[in-house]
Amino acid sequence: MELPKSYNPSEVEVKWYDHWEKNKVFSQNDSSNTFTIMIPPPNVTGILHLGHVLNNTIQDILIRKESMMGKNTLWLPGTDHASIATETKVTKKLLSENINKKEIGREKFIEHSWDWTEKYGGIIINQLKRLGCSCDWDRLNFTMNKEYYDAVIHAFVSLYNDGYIYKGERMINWDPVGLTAVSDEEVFYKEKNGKLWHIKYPIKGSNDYLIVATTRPETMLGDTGVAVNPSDSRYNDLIGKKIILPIVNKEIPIFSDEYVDKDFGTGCVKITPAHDPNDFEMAQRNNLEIINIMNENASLNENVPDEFQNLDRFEARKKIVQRLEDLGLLDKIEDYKHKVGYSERTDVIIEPRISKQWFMKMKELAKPALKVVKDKKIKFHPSRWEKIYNHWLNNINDWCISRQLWWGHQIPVWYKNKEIYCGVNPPDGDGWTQDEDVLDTWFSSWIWPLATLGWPNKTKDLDKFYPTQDLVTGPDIIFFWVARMIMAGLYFKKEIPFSNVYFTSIIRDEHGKKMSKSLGNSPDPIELFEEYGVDAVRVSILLIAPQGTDVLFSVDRLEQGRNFMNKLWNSSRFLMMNINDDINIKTFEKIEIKNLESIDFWIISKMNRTIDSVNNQLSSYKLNEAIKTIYNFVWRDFCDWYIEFSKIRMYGNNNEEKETTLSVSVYVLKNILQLLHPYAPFITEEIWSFFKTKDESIIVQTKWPIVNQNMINNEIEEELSFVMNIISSIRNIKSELNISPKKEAELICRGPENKINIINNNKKYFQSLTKIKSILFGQEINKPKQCSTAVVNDVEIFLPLAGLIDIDKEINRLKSNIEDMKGRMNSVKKKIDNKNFINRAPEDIVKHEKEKFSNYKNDYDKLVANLESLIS
RNA sequence: GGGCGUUUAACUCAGUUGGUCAGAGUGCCUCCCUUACAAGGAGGAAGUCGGGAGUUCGAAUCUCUCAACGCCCA
Repeated sequence: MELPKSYNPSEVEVKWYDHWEKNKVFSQNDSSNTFTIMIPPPNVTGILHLGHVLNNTIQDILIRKESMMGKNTLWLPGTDHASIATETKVTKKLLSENINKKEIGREKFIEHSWDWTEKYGGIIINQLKRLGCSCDWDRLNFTMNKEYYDAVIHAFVSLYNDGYIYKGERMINWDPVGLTAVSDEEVFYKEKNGKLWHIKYPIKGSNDYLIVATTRPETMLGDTGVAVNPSDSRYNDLIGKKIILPIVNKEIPIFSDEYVDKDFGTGCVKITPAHDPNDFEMAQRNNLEIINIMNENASLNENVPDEFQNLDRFEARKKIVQRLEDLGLLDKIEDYKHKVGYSERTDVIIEPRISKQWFMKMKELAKPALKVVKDKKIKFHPSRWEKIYNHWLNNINDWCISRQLWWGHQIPVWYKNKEIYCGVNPPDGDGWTQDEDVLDTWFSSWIWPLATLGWPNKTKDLDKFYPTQDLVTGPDIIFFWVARMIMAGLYFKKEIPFSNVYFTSIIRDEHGKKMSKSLGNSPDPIELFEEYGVDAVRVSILLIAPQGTDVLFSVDRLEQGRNFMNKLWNSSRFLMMNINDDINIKTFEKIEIKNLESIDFWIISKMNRTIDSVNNQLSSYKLNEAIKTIYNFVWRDFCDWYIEFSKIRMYGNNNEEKETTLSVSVYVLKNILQLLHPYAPFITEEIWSFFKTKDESIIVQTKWPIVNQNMINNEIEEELSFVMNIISSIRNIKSELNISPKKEAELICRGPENKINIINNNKKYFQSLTKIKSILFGQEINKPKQCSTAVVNDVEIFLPLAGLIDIDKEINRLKSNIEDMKGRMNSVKKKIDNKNFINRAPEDIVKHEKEKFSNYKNDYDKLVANLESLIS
């Protein structure tokens, strides 16, 4: 059997995913010892982006690892109906067919939305499969499924009955394009270069005027007062007087309110209660009239003078400014930088608006949610997100949950004259009409861990899988989703929904900009899969995903992962090439210890150390550290050193030696494949299939490697590290003196007995890795003339290179080595010459530093002596 | 305005409870197509750890302060 010359990702990926799916290896039925993750449901009609790739790869790693560690894992997949996003798309599509949403009516529109969902709904699911996700697809859920819909309605009704939900007229964030209310969390703020208009407001019965500063002059048409701070002596005598509101020519009061900032602008503030949240509150405190001057689409309505009616808010602004200027009431215009709220969905400027909406009281729900995080029942990784979570929950406001949309869960409230009814089913009798609004999408996804398991029914699934274990999500939805799921879990089930929350990095482009379709800086993951292979993309993205900060992604950075996969493939291929019919690969238990050499013990020691580190890193959610640990072990220890060392035995004539080293190699490789499998499921499954014994299962169903502490051997690691240092020195000499690596040289080593013994034990390895034709060593051996020198851990290395070496180059080389050693020596010397250090530092540290000094000194003296003998 | 972060090599980042003249990947320089791998191998150069002060025998690491940048909230 032989591995193909190069790895063909797409073929292998399809083959194995098919195999896994057909054999239902991701399905979960066992009831005990479960480990569950609920997928953050992507938008049902969305497509995969790099954020999904990172997020879902992390979940897949956790699930595959736990599964190999013996847990009965469940990764439950699903999608989200994305109310406003889907509705916007469907409306646009209908419009392009000259169909008007309002004309066809609610029912027909929802039919169209379902068509749309069915048409595009499968795409992202297939993309997740392509990524290798080990979800239990039989449990695929959707927030608009019948059972899920009912659960959402049930949640509303019980909260309503418990008094948490109310309808109220409040200032809300209005999206004038989406024509719906949105929650505070759906507004994002952009810094804009705007203007600050200073307007003169004439005082009644006087020739004087007050100057008010505003960023939104058009709202003056809805002004119903002017406020000053009560302690502002400049305006004390004006309180209680009236302003003649320009253009509108109506009288409005001057009043005082603590809220007014004396230092902002002139210290006078115009009050537009219907179009600013702060003004609204001041109006309520001071009994001001509230005049709504805008239509739903943010054009001016019938409450303004005729000439401004039906003008868009920005058109109106221009016209107002012009009029004020004509009237001589414009004092000045300043440039002004301020933050403006935009709708997350439609990217238009949010218009604060008074509106009747449904709200949920949050303060009580927040309390237990704060407690479970404080008590570490739910842990955040990285933990600093706790602070942000606490801050938000401590200052939480009521949640506006109604949306003026059709695609979603219609509010289960019916009206008949002045009667109101809320219930899971419609009320009896005629004449009832249901509330038109639907619920915020997050009101459906906040019960995701419950409803996907059958809640509110008492199901077996709920018993088995709730609470779940881990949640993996982006920090951008910590308030939208994570905090609310915790509140929902505690409220409805009296139990936390999960124990650990892993917050992923946010993926940005190489310049640190957020990825977005409009910027065109968001590569299509599927194209990347095709070019680099899925495993390479998964591995690369985890190699570059730091803990807790953003990832700067660029396509070049996928090369590291691809090269690593290539290295893994080729080293496996190399081993397989050397396994022929005469070779009997033994399992580790059957390998005879007496046949093992130092390098075998060394690689086995390193391997166990690696497994140990990876275990620790994975259990503390340091997934990027774990992959780096594996990467270094595979490339540096296994490929660069062990395989190179093993070639002597592999190419030799002794079949038993060959068998031993190949058995060790295969043993190590198989452990590597298992450690790597959660990160790179496809290639590891493929290579495993070449190396597995008849009794072994496919890799996804194997058990995670167990650390053998007895095989971790510091002594052998130090010994081999010494051998490697000598090899590196010889290579360095040849390279720096421009001597071809192929040139065979003699090696002479002089040093203390223990070191000489190590050299003796490993002498054949020097020859193969450095092209040495002979080797001499001893404690009292003479230094030859005309040779290059190095000192490695108390041992002098001589390479007699008569006629080959350039004396000047060698002198320079030695001098730079001496300088280097001198630097080390001096830095230690400073410490041990310091009486305070000797007296106050712990004994073992002092001892250690003194030893270091004597070692450096020793090597330094030898280097100097060798330099002198070269010069003389 | 409030909160949370970040600042270490040209770039992207590690650096555990303070204790090996500071590490990795990429890039750069030199050499090598040596039969696993040029998506590779060998060697090398490169950093006043953002500035300043303090604690300590000892600070990239702890404290204070200043600065720059980023994110979140109002």
